[in-house]
Amino acid sequence: MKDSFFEKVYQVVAEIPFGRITTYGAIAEYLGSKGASRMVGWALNSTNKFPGTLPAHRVVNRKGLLTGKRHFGGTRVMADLLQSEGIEIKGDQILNFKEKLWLPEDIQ
DNA sequence: AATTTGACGCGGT
DNA sequence: CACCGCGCCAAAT
Repeated sequence: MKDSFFEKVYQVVAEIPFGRITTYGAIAEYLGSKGASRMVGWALNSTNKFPGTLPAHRVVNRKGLLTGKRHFGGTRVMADLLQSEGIEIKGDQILNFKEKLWLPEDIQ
């Protein structure tokens, strides 16, 4: 374990329950660096190098918008995955976002 | 060692 | 609705 920011992000993302989602900001805050949500997104960028390792599609921005879908090789992949998990999506917006939201502090 | 970058957040114009 | 600037901070170059 490197305990690096990335590692922590990986851990948190890996704990996101099926059918739930969380936000960059929530993760950043949980990691003790509130406001450093950019780091989270960046960390997830590295995540792309480990396909299938993390459910990065369950991480969206604070509005529930799939802002990172473009990093999934296609613009519909992310939404598709989420919908497969029972999450309704309209455009880039997750419906019932608030209800599906999961926070690191609620970790299993 | 310094600068750039980034899948964000938020208020302002 | 579009665009802008600021804050935030670690990793990559």
